[in-house]
Amino acid sequence: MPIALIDGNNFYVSCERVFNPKLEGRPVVVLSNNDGMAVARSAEVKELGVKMGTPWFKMRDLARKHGIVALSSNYALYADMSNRMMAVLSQYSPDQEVYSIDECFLGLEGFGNFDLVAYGQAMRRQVRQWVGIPVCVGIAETKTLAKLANHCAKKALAGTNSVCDFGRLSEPERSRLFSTIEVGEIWGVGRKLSEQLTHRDIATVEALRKADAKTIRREFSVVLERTIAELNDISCMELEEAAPNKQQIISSRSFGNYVYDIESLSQAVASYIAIAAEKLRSQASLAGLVQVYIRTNPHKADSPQYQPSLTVPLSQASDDTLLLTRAALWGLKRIYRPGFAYQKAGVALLNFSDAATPQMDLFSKARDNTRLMEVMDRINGIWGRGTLHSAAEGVQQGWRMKREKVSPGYTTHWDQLPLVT
DNA sequence: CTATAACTCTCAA
DNA sequence: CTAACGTTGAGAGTTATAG
Repeated sequence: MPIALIDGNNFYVSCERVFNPKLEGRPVVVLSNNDGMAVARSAEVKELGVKMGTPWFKMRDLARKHGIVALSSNYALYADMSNRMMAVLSQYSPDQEVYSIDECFLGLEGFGNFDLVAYGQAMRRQVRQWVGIPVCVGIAETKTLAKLANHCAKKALAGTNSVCDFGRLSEPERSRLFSTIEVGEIWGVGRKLSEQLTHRDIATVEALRKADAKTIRREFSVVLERTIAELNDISCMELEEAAPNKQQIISSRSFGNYVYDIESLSQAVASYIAIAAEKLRSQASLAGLVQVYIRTNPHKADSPQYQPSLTVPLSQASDDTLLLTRAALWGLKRIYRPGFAYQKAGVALLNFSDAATPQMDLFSKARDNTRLMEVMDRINGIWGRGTLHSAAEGVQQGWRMKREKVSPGYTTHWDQLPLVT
């Protein structure tokens, strides 16, 4: 069965351009949380040689020289645009896996007699017209190959024009094309693996495709063995249409400025617990463990480093924000040491069980806050996260992250819509 | 010793 | 003027621990 992988071109930048057409044709980057580093670059910025993950302060001079526009990330906007894009694409197949904010797989079972390249072009046109986002389409027999075909479509390899169907390539054509692509481009082959494979003279997609799967399994892993199968048109990865419940929920953030006192850390930890616990309740799970960690800036090698973490077991699994907060703050108090410049804190909820069948604690004296949590979730659902929160989260919140260049909430706030005057 | 828990490493977007 | 470098999740493999 053919599989299509549709991926937005520098998605965050494209979202910003939909609402601010002046950005069209100009070099634009979108920065990570805290305005830290580049997480999306327009073609013009890539042209200037700016790599993914470049810290903003390191490209400042280049930005001034070439008039690069830098924007803080506006996830509310991107999530909204993503939903619209996915809705349009879902019309092209009954089988859709939303793989990430900017890409999805479509199962094309029974489409064998179609002109798939024309079908891909139709998707592109409609997403562009209805949502405003440019996308590329890769089509092949397996997910791994569809990802690779998408890469070829983006780079305009093998004479493709934003849509690439490997089904059209003869075996010699494939062989020739794959010989020109580095192994590192393959889905699942990251920095480490590329390096090791290249050392063993497996430097291209073609070389890995032809490598002996059993040997690779022995010397590397099952995962890479599966990748080889997928490169040879043998599908090992199902289309996962319904996202399974999470097995862990993490919430962490870097601070806008260094934090030294336990009061600020406590407020931050309480806030992160509130975010994580809300997600936990939305999937009807209970957490049995709460992990807290704090961290100094690892990039600042000359200042004292400290990155402790602690996992706190609960006597009874829970989804109660207040109870989880107490556990996390108890842990924080144990790992906190004064005199360090903390840059980041985080929490994780672990060891999940089903909220429908809780394992009760015979001696528990914890009060039941189920109704309170329901009310809190409803209020925050209507009026926005943080409308109703625990006192532990604090009020001043001087530790909050920086977002100095955010675009307006074009799709979520009436009062932020730019008016034509 | 075995089974499992806990932790570490790698990868992805 | 200086300092300024993301977040979330999964899975495999390894090590520690309990019974």
